[in-house]
Amino acid sequence: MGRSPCCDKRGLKKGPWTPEEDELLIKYINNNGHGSWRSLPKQAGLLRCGKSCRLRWTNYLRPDIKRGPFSPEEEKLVIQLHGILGNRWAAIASQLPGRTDNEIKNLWNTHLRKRLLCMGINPQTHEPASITYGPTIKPPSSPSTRHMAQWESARLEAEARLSRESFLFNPPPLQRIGSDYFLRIWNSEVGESFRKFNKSDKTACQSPTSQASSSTKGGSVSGTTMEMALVVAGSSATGSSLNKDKESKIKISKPCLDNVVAGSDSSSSNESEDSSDTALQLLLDFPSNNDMSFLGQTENYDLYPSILTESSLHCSL
DNA sequence: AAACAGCGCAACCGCTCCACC
DNA sequence: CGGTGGAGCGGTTGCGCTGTT
Repeated sequence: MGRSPCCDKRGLKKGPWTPEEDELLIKYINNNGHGSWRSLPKQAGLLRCGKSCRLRWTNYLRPDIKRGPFSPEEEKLVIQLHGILGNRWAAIASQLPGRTDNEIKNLWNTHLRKRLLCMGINPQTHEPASITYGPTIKPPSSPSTRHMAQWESARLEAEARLSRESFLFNPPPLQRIGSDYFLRIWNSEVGESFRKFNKSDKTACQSPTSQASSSTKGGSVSGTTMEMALVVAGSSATGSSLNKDKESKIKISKPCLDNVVAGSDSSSSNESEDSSDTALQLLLDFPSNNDMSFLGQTENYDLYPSILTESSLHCSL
């Protein structure tokens, strides 16, 4: 657009960082903190734009970065979180202390995505690739990929939400829950009403991505848009400064949630409002960093139980 | 040994969000 | 309340390294 670049790029260096530049940046941040990224390069004596400095620091130079290969547990967690959060790399990264969004993004694009594909799982939907798409859900190769991605994102969030609500209100029996748990909910009456509502009132209930840009002012539970803040506690557990002042937010349009909670009975809107508010309050109690039990990965919910086993490794590229 | 292909990773780019005025 | 600018995020690219032919 007409927007000027983040900085005056004339005379600024691009490309790989030299050890000397790294040293300058580390020294400056250790002494002064990063403060304003925009003014940092000048003050630190670097011929870089602030954006580049921020990226270099957060992705490479930060002292709390854990380098080296991902452990199987980390990979598994990334896959599970991706199934819930989609391509929200920063949100996923916040659950893996010491890992950066860039690192996770690279891991996904170079390893995990291929592995899932190889196993016949659609990496976008986390559903079996052979699934037949209904009239409203087109295969990823559709021309309207971008739009569908938003839909998928909304659907995944709905699945996560429905799942958590279900767990909260109706704790599952101890027996193992099938890996198609979300899919079954999505195909159930509740999911159906959610889809119907989306179809009939796309302006009132857009995908979180598009909704976010138009109605973030409300913010509170009683507003038209609710923000479910996943209070990322990754830093608090480790002492990291990465997320101390940051929250990853998933924005959910209230009509959507109401509809999901109330089912297709729109006449009980008042009731649904109450119940949705209750649900929201419960949803707001998002688990802290190391408590990923909401995924049930160990007992109840193991999305890809065999994904990291020996037998599946031969599939990895 | 050279050419080529594939992979992994660091960095850039463009967009959105959000705070501030 | 709208405009502006800084920060952050996700998608994409470019390049070096490694394996294969």
